[in-house]
Order: sequence, then structure tokens, then C-alpha cells
Amino acid sequence: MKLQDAKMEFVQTWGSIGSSWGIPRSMAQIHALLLASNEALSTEDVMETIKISRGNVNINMRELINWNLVAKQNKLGERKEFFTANTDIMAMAQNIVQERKKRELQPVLDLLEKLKTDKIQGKKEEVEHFNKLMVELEDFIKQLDQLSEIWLKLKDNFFFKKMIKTMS
Amino acid sequence: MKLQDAKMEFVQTWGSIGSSWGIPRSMAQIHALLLASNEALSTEDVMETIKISRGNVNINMRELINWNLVAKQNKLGERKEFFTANTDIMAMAQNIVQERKKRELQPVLDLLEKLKTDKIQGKKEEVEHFNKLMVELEDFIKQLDQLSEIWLKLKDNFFFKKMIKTMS
DNA sequence: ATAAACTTTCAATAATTTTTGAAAGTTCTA
DNA sequence: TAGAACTTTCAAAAATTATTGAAAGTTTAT
Repeated sequence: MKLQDAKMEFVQTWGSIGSSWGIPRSMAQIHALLLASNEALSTEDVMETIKISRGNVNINMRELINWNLVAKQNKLGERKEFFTANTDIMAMAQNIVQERKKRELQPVLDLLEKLKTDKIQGKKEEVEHFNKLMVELEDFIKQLDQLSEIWLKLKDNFFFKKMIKTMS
Repeated sequence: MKLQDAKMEFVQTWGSIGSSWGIPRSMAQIHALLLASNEALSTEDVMETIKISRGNVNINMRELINWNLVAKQNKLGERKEFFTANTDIMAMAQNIVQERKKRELQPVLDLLEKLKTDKIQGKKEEVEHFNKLMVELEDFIKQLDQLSEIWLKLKDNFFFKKMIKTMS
């Protein structure tokens, strides 16, 4: 199998996975292409390889940069901008998790905070059920936070990794 | 604040969060409504409360049941079916993760397997870069698996929880 | 066997999200 | 300061995904 084909297959697969995780297909594809590339690529390189418009590349590249998955790079004597992906996969995953935590956990926390402050009025039994749910949700979110801590440690703490293993 | 309003706000919020995680808004809303409800609800109850069509309730309810987030329940002397949510939030999260793992991690594994078997042809340096990426991805996925093991332990092993805390 | 009560299906429609591409904006060179 | 090289923006179009609702299917009671 030719390298080019392997790359393209990777780009496609990554694209559809991203898609099912709520990440725009093009964004995931651009990311995959940069990951698979030995060297920095220009907007035009990307446009041509994945056959998407300039605007699309521009907008999604910006998002990838925001997420810290991609960085701009200048080539000596070239006016164009080039882009490379951060190749540390673990770091990449961390950035993604971080980003989603920010975007999606926060609204729940805000809601829980609000509902905890307000005294809720209704039939005793029903209110109790509801409040119990709120408490459980909070615990759950705390546990998620804990898990992301562990994730950080797993990344680069060999000792921690071993310990987890022996406890499994 | 009236219980009914609190419930509806919860339903709305859960709905939009689900939405950003690639879960249909209605599905998340139905789930939230059942979670917040003291007792089992019928299709009609759900239709009226969140104002969605019968077909929508039916289809999404089926999906919730597939995901093990909801169960059917019969009421004595009633012909209709009623539904309740599994209220164990931690178990719920597990089911969701499980489901997504099945659906979305598998394609990556399949791709990696395929690309590992095929000998890839191209410039030495570029091929090496690509192969390195594939190996890293595999490690990454292994680590994800490890993480879900840890989640299981966090869920119900108090000792483990404590230990993690002291190590943080 | 009939009909009422209820559930499921799915083609059509609606809503949402993503992508395009051309125009506007910026930066650099001479 | 002009103009070439490049980047950004965003309204409109396309693609995708979710929802409706009425008809078909099923189950239960008599």
C-alpha cells in the first residue's frame, strides 16, 4: 500500500470519528492530515489534499489552533503560513478533554449551583427525589474531575502507571 | 421555585448538553425527564411534557433502552407501557462510555490493524513518521482502556478512591 | 372475529450544522 | 502609494441530522 493511500484512509477515518463526536468532519480531517504529515503544510496544500474550500480550512485551522492541537509555523523565505500538528497524542487528548470540559461541564455545574441555591417547592417526596438527583449529579461531576486528574498522571508518571496496574 | 419549573429547566439543559455531545436533543430530554421523575411515565406523559411527537418519543425511548439507560415498566391494570430511568448516575455514565467505545473506538482499531498488516511504501522518512503515529495511536487507545478500568474502580471502591486522592 | 388501545414505522419535512466562495481585509515589497 | 500575495469573513447553499404524523402493525378484551 502506498503511503499516500494510507494517509488518505487515515484522514477519512479520523474525519468520520470526529464527526460522530460532534467535531466537524473537515476539522478532524485537517487535523489527521497534519498529524500524518512529516512537514508543515500550507492552506493550499490542505485545500488540495482534502478538497475543501479555503474558508473551510481557515476557520477550522483557527479552531485547531485554539484547541492547541495545531501550531503556525513560518518557513524561511516563504510568505505563506504553514501549519503543523502537535504530535504528542497524549497531550492532544488532554487538550480535547480540557476543551470539552470547559464547554460542556460548565453549564451543568451552573445549573446545579442555581438549583441548589433556590428552595424548590412541591410535594415532599417528589422534591426529595429531585434533590437527590442533583446531589448525585454533583458527585458524578466531581468524579469526572478526579478521573481527568488521573489521566494527567497516567500520561507521564511511570510509577503511578505501575501502581494502578498492580491494583487492578 | 416550583418543582415543575426546576424539572423543566433541568430537561432543557440536559437536552442542550446532549446535543453538543452528538446525542439527539429529544433523546437527552426524555432521559432527563425520566431521571427527574419520581415515577414511571407513559409515552403520552413524555409527549405532553416535552412537546414532541409520538414517533420521536418511541424511537428515542428505544435507543435509551438499548443504551441501558431506561427500562420498561408495567403498571398493574394499565395497558400502556411506562418507562423509568436507571437512577444510578455512575452506572449511567458507564453505559454511555461503553456504548461510545463500541461505536467509535472500534473503527480506529480496525484501521490501525489494517495499516499495521500492510507494508507501507514510500520515502523512508515519511513512512517512519507515519508508522510512529500509528504506534502512538495504539498506545493511546490502550491508555483509554486503562482509564475506563480505573473508572470502574473509582465507582465502587472506596479504598481505591482514597489512595488516588493521597497520590494526587 | 371485532374493535379498541396501544406501539411502531418511515417518507416527508423541518431544523441544524457545515461548507463554499467571492469580496473585504491585511501585510509585505518595491 | 500601488499592487501582489496572502488571510479572513460571512451570507448563501449544501449536506446532514432530527422530527413529525399519519398509516400500518400489534396486542388485548370481549
